[in-house]
Amino acid sequence: MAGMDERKFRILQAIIDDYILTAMPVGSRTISKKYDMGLSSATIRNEMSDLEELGYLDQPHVSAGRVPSAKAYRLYVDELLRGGLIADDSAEAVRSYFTARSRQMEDVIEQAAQVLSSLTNYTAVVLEPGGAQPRIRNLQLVPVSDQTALMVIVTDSGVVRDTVVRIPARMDADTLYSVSRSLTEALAGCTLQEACERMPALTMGRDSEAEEKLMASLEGVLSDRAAAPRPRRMTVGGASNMLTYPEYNDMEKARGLLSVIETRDRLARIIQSQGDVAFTVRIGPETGVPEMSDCSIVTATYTTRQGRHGTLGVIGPTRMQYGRVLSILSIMGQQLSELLGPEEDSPPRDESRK
Amino acid sequence: MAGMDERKFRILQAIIDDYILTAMPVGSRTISKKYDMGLSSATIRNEMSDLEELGYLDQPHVSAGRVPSAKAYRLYVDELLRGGLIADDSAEAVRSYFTARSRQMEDVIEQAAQVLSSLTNYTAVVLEPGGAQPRIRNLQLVPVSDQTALMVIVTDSGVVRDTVVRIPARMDADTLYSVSRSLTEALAGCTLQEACERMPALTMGRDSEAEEKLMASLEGVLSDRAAAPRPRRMTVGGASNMLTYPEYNDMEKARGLLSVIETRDRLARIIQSQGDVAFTVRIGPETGVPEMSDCSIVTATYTTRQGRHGTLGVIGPTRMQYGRVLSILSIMGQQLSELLGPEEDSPPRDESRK
DNA sequence: GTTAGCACTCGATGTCGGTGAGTGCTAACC
DNA sequence: GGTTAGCACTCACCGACATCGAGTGCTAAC
Repeated sequence: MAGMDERKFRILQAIIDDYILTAMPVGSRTISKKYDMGLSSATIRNEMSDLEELGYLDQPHVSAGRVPSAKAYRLYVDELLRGGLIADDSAEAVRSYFTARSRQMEDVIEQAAQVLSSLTNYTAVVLEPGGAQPRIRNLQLVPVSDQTALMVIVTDSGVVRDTVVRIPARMDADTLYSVSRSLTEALAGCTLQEACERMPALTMGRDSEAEEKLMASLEGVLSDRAAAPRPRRMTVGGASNMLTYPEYNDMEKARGLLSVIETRDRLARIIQSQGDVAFTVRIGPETGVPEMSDCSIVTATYTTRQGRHGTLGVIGPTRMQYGRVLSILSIMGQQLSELLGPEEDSPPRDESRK
Repeated sequence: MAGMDERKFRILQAIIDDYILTAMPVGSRTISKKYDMGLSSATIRNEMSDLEELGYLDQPHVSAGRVPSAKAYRLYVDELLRGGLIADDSAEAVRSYFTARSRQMEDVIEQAAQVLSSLTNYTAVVLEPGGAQPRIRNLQLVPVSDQTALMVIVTDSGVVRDTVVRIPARMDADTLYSVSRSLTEALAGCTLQEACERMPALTMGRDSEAEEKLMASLEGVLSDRAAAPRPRRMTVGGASNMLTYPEYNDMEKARGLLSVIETRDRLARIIQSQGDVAFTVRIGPETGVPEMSDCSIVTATYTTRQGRHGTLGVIGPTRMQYGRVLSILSIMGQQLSELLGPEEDSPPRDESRK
């Protein structure tokens, strides 16, 4: 921050504010008039020249105004975060829009992305919490046909997983139930991996050949499941909002960006916040995605009852309304945590199919 | 079709073919040279003038070539459909790209949309078959905590539905199992509505108060479920492809279109093919969606083992490569039907969570 | 250190003639 | 009578050129 004094910083802030609003290069006259700093345009000019030398401003061409650089936004945002979030009138708006219709994870996520995008006018992404290794609480076999059964696994985080397994013919419901009971007893508290490891031992003790065959097929299914964890659900809202902003007037750029947003697994990896921080702000090149070199990504974390962390985020142009976005994200994060959080008297599942 | 002779039609076809390729107004000279009809440009000119009068051609301005109208595409497509689909070399391409990684409905749908969009370069939508009223085959209560249990319903189409229900305290697994068995016996073959209606009668006969309470809460859950059927899954691929086409150089138009595509329930209603026809082609205004007035929508139907109909479709500019799209859709429809069709030795579920 | 004044730069906008693709019409041709 | 060559006409597109104005950097005075 060498060479940066209080006044320069205030001028820089004014420039950024104006640019965020108008998307037009900002001139010295604009600053001295619209944001009354008690300085003439000439003085501002000198300061701007310094700021450019310091790398905070870019000049598209000599007779245009100046445009903040990524470095400038970085400074701006760091200051914003340091100073704590400004209380914003959007708190009420969020609360009134985001009324839980349902506590089903899928619905909540969907609605959150919707509200977030329409509140910010940017693109919103909401990512379901990634599970820690779930532990088995109950395992049950439900007959489906005479050749197949459904294996339902209830885990400690309330998530249910189910798979169809083949069963030896002529195995009736009661037998399936008794197998289920003994498996539940043996495997309760295990992770899927542990369960796989214990299966061989459990298989040994069976008295009928049919049961042994069943156990073998269960083991196969369990190890499949352990190897391929369910991908996290994710919803995107307001992708078309990006086309509103002049920075995406160029079709090629717009297409590139949208195509990244469309590629769900890629997007999930991008949006997933790393670490335990409350907020992440990645500006332009910091996103690490070439197609997003003039986007910023702001993410926040929410937490479910089981301590699992989900992510919600906003993708917008680098000249994003960071203040507003941060406060909306913070409020929505709270709301999500509350909704999915420790309300013991609500059903302890966070996911289901309708 | 009045005033339309064989030659006029051939010329119209040539114009449409050229316009589909180039997106540029087509002149009389182009037709007489590139598509050798053995006619001079002057003759073509006279015919084009007639075609314009008949409403098949539009002229952006006097010194530009002609552009096909929606009416022209309609004629063109009707002829295409009447003549049967031209065998296309894309059959092999489809088969090689679209290799089933999985038989899970969700995966299949996802992959189909992906392949369809990258094969056509348009936007692809694949809609899961809408269920007929599913009939209960098995109902099971799986303990989750001491206050809650999971109600798993297996239906005849193999779809599983599950919900958490509250249970009276101190009801052990065995009791839940016996309740499950008797419910399964009583309700097997019922639709959800029928099940709801029968519940009161079944509740009466219970001997303990706890069981009565349980039955009451089950009834509540069942009627919720019956009232709100699960929405059909749908996946969209290649939405950003639309930005490739010059007709969407106008940002406002592009945004409007993308925003329709983003609104999932609206899109689902649009894409859902009505009737039992194999193909639907809606051209421009025929879509009934203002934002899609210069799009065409082509859909095809596929059929699962249970005779349920799903839809797959393509959204592109009105100057779409109808021939190619129709043949790709037809092949993909077959593939989907095969994949989800009558293979009795595969697991009889068509959906699951990973 | 601040500011008024001024020359200078350069993108944006507007005007204008030239170019060429395309049309419509007429008259000649078969 | 249908087909075609020929020709005048239209009009979007393009490059050249002038103009305008927002904005800068520099200098000199306060």
